[in-house]
Amino acid sequence: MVVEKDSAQNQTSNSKIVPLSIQMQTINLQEELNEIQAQAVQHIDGPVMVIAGPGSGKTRVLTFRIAYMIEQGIDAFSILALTFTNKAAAEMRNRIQNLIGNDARNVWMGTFHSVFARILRIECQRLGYPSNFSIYDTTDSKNLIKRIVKEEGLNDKIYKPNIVYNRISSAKNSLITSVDYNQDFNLTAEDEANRRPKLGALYRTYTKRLFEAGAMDFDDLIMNMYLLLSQHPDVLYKYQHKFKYIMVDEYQDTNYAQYLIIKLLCDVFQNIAVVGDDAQSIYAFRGANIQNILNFEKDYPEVATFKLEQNYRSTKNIVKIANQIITKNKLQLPKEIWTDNSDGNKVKLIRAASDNDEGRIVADIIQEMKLRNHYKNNDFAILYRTNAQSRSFEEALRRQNIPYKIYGGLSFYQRKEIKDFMAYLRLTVNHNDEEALRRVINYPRRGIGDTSMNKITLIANETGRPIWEVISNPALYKLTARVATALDAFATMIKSFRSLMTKKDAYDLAHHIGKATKMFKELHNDKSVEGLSRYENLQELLNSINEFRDTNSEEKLAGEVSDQNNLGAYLQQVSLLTDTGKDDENADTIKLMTIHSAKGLEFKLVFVVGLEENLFPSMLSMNSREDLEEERRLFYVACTRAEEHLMVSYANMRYRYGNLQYCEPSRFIDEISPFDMEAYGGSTQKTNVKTSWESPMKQRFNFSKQFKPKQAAGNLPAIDITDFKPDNPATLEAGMKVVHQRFGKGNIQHIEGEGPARMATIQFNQFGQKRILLKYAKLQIMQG
DNA sequence: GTGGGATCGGTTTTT
DNA sequence: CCGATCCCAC
Repeated sequence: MVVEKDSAQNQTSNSKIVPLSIQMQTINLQEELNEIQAQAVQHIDGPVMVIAGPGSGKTRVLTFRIAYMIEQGIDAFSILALTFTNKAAAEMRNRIQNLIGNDARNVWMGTFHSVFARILRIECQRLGYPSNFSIYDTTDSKNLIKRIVKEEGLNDKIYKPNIVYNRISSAKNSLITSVDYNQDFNLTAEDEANRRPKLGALYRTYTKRLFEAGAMDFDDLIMNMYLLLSQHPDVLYKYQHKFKYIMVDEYQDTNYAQYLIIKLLCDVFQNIAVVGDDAQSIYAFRGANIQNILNFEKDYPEVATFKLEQNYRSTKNIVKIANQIITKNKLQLPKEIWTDNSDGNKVKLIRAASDNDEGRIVADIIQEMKLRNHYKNNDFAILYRTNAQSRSFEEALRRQNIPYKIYGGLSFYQRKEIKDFMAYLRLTVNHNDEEALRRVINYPRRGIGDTSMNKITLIANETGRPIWEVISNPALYKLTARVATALDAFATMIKSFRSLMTKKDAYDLAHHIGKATKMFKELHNDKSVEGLSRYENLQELLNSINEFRDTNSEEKLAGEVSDQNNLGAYLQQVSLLTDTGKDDENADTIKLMTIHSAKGLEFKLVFVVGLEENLFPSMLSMNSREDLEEERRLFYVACTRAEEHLMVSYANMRYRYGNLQYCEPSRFIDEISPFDMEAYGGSTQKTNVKTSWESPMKQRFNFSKQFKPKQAAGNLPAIDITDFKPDNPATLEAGMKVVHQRFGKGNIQHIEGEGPARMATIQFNQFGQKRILLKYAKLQIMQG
């Protein structure tokens, strides 16, 4: 057993006598931080929890804390700082570097996934994985699931890849391995009840296939890290003693597996500092467990808790609105966010007739604000619930020649040409990477189509050999001469790339691969607009590989290949990136993004758009009170991004799959006191809404009709989902007279279904009979 | 094995 | 509306 040499070994864990680092500058904490922040920074030993409201200087505390620790002589190598996004990690590293210089480089800092991947590369042989394991992204995983479902002859309408993937993912997040899963009576019974009895078997096959391909999916990086630590005491010992100080950002977003790993790692020294805000927990859908932060004090009774409640970001009006929303939630740690900033402007409510109208109004307001307040484009952000909503804003901004940048959506690394090229790189490093292999074996065309691949898969399954084996030895199997030659050429080519790995660095090899596979040529020959942009994207990727090579090559070894700048190193770094990371900080653009990706950012003026029932809150995540509360936290996060102006908007009509649909203003609008809001922009005049109709003869008729936007902020409260618990069926019954926000007075005729799925058939005086899903309904019972 | 036309289905957030 | 998939003709 090799325990890594620990340079801080001579120190006891709380000795701060001998500073190891040269003090570049002395940090004056009193000058830089408020009292509570300074306390949190200086409390280094033992468990610490910092509850940090929005705009309260959370990142500031974290960075100063690390800088302070290093100045106190703690070895940077023994500090582990975990974040959730690459952006947060990069920003923190930057800021610490500014504070203390190059010592910052030695802190282990990164996302959970990237830090664990780095450790797994070193240790994963213990689990039987090769150290050059591939990382499957969501698309790869879903493709694999789709293929397994097909191979097993199951109905792909029942076993939809999304459902299967999510089920497996949440199992992994709860540290349930495929073996555990199949032995767990509750889970299998649940699957039986959902008419998906084969899920356990699918999970087993999926795990097996990943293992054979030498690949891990995102969740495996976490689960395998846990398995590694819990099954190998020597490895656990090594990292427990390596990471004497552990810090976790956005702790409210940790899932069960991450929680346990942290618990294991900090078990010896108990120097664990978590920073977060339960009110900003918005990742339950990927397993985040808000209880982790709510229960932190129970897990670590000696914890020192600091609450950062002063907001330095937003005006009083914005803080007030945010508080109004979040206090509707029952599940939270008690705290009160306040600010010393000025009152600022009232929150504006924008009413639009349609989504296009919404886009137009927002663009108009941006123009106006730029002129009136001398705002720059960088000061604006448009935040929405779903990526699909960006369209109308893009169109409107483009029409007005306002530069904008969209974050998220189809990320750079998701594009077909990039995925194809990356597949070649992955296949070069790991020949067993099945997803990569299937992606490129017939691209560019080399005469190995589906028929041949099906045959090869069959052979592989029958002989029990990996697909790569079959492909690289086609002569051994019954294949036509033509296919055998093509396969042989392909395998030889990939092998030649592999042998070049020690001779060429990442960029040179990638360039060689692009040429040898004829991918460059293929894309270059496509002269269409999309083809051109595909070619440019590939060039962009190569540029970034070039950049990687340059930053990771040691100067004296220029031109040499090392473990730092070869293809394997590049892939390791890049497979966990979801965006180019190359956002031009200098470019003056309006930012468009989902609320989820806006966490941690701030803008002078924020538009929170698309506030319509079933869209925000989303109808797909409204099955319990907890779900509604998470949507509410999402709205809270959105509002607290704003510094000076906050504008919320909704449209009464929205295009969905090409059809114009009616939308109700969101209940969140009703949750803001009307006195704290003022109508703004867009006016309430009639607007033309374009629509179209396709005749049975496939003729399309476009016409526009006039539409007057409906006023929001009705007085009817949305019915709380808690009322629909099966054990509390009262509240609404057939025979009752009710008032509906939109349809007016009516009689409930009958109610069907249970829980949140309850539907009421109501006869309305003006609008006739309607069926209404009660969990969304804004209804009031009429007395008498 | 390839390419074009018809048909069907899906509606969320991310490492 | 958009992408995946199926079917059919070459």
